[in-house]
Amino acid sequence: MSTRWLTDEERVAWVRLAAVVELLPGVLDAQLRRDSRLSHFEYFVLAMLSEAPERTLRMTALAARTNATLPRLSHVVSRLEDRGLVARSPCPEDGRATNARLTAGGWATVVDAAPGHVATVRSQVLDALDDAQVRQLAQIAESILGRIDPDGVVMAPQRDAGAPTG
Amino acid sequence: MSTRWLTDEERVAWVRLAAVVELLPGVLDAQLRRDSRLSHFEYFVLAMLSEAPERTLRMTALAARTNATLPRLSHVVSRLEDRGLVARSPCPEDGRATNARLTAGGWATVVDAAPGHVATVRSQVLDALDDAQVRQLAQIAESILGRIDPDGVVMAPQRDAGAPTG
DNA sequence: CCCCATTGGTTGAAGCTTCAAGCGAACCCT
DNA sequence: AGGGTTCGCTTGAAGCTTCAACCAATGGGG
Repeated sequence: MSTRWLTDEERVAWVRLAAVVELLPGVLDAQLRRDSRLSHFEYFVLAMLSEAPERTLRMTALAARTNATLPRLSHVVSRLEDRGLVARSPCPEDGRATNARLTAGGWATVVDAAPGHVATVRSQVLDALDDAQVRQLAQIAESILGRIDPDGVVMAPQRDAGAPTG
Repeated sequence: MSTRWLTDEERVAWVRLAAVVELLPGVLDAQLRRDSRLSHFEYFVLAMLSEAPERTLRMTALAARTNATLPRLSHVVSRLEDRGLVARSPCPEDGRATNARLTAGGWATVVDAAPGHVATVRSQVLDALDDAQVRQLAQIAESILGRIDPDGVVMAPQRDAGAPTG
């Protein structure tokens, strides 16, 4: 089958999107590490817990929300546990499962980190766009997610109030 | 200073963009690993070399184009060298510098990998958008890059023909 | 019940990235 | 020349992710 190459317009759009995808994680990570001693992934884990009922989630559910493999999450939660930000306990309803719960210290850490993170998202992304572009971006990203995440695994239901996810 | 939180529209746009940024690298990586035994980063290194004059670039220039740190690039090039895809040689003009050159085998590898990669980009991203959205995306991504990459380090000049970068 | 497959999670090793040092070449100033 | 600084790159160790193996608990037939 012969390859259908990209048109000029497609190529420009793709090269730029690829650059954003390549650079943005580093920007977010750097700010959080600098200001809060947290990797972006660690922050995200804490943020997801902060939004969950009881600030508690089963490992599997937390892995789905953070798009992590179970081994990766297990290691990270172990380190967060060592730092006193998260506590593990066996799940009462299912003996196989483990619940991860945000501790008071973990909550304080997220609350402390959130404003700086949101400020970064604002200054590095949203403030670069006008209102129309923000709406366009929402549409475009939704379309792409329809392809790369058809089951909406990462866009899982977010109930309850809590610290902003960023 | 009090935090300016996100409006509903901003939050939707950001959550979706964040999801794309989180998922897209894995999608690209998985296809290349599966079909070409190459990580996305390795592919990108080979692609950048394939587009350079003489298919050769100094390590520093290659690091800039791939947004890699020098240590990271050095390790990766060592492994690509072990696989016979890239060759290192001292730079004649500057005794401190090292040139990385794509070998015949490396060229063949990129040429072989490119169609599948482009097909993935198409099916997972571009085909999800209409023409207007492609143009909007180019604009939006450019605006964001203006913040996160003001000096255009990653968008370095691309001269010469070669295998598509993806 | 008992067997067996599946689910939920942890663990340790291997691989890649990051970080801190280090080294030689080039540049600059006198 | 000659001494100090910067540049370009490599190296080895440490840290995080991935992978394969493993274990315990659950659930579904005979």
